[in-house]
Amino acid sequence: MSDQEFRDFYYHASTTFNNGHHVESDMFRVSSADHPSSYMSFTGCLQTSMDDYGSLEKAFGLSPSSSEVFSPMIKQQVGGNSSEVMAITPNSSFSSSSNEAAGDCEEDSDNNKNKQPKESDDGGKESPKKGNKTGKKKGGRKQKEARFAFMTKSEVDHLEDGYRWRKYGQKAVKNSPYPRSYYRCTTQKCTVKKRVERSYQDPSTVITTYEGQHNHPLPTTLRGNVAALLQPSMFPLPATTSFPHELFMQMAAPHHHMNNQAGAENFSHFQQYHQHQVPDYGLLQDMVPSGFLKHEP
DNA sequence: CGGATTTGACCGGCGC
DNA sequence: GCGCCGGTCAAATCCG
Repeated sequence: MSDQEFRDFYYHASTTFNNGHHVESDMFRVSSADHPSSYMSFTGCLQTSMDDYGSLEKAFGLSPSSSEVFSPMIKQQVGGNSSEVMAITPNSSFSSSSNEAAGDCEEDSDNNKNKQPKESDDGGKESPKKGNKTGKKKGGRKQKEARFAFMTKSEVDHLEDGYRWRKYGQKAVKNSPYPRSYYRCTTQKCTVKKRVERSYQDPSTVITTYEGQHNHPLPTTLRGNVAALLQPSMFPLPATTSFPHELFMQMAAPHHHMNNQAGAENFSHFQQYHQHQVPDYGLLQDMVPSGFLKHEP
């Protein structure tokens, strides 16, 4: 991990939901400055954040008390000339040095899910699960989906974000009393997953990690207001979004070809929009953007 | 009854 | 090779 990062933007948002739940989110984008060609490993940082929040804090120069401050989201190249928001795509080979154990690419996991539960090669063993998930290709290096995490102060673990999710797993987290839940977007052919866990250091904080990009708009059936509040004219992003982290995901989307400035503009747009267009489900307040290219070693 | 959740087993990667 | 660990599967169960 680099010891020097740029946080080129940051914001804080607090939201009070109609049901009384209150959440606060702090997010910032971080990039490495001292390795222009080898980006700070987004994945590695996330991995760090998942494994060791102390390391995360160290990595991002956070004080131990600021665990609510967010983790990195968008890999950014800091080249000699101009900074550029790099898409974190499954095909980008930026994580050569990072831990890829946790990674799984969309087509891999989701197609594997369709592998026949009972196949010929069972060899007489009828253990219903055994040896059947071996469809994993060994040769191909697993590609990581774009990942993006954030921390939110909230009483509820699973925050409503406008999409529909199905829980497919839960695991105990090492060194934490709180489990980690695994969700998958229920929309067909959408491979987006997310993990939700509560920080053991600050139980009031929920860490949500998104992986992949939605290839569909918000489900219109879901709380109509969520989708309704996002209109292309107001929010010129390809897919609509309701939460800041969704915005970030979209900003990181490869097909946008966004540069830093574009990202900033969209972000400003987002802010302006949400300062005036309050979602039905909550009351966004106190979004505090900081200056760009703020250097915080 | 169908969809969502729970939960223990399984898998692959990684470190030793 | 073995054990650990994160992630996923899928049968069982729950629930509206």
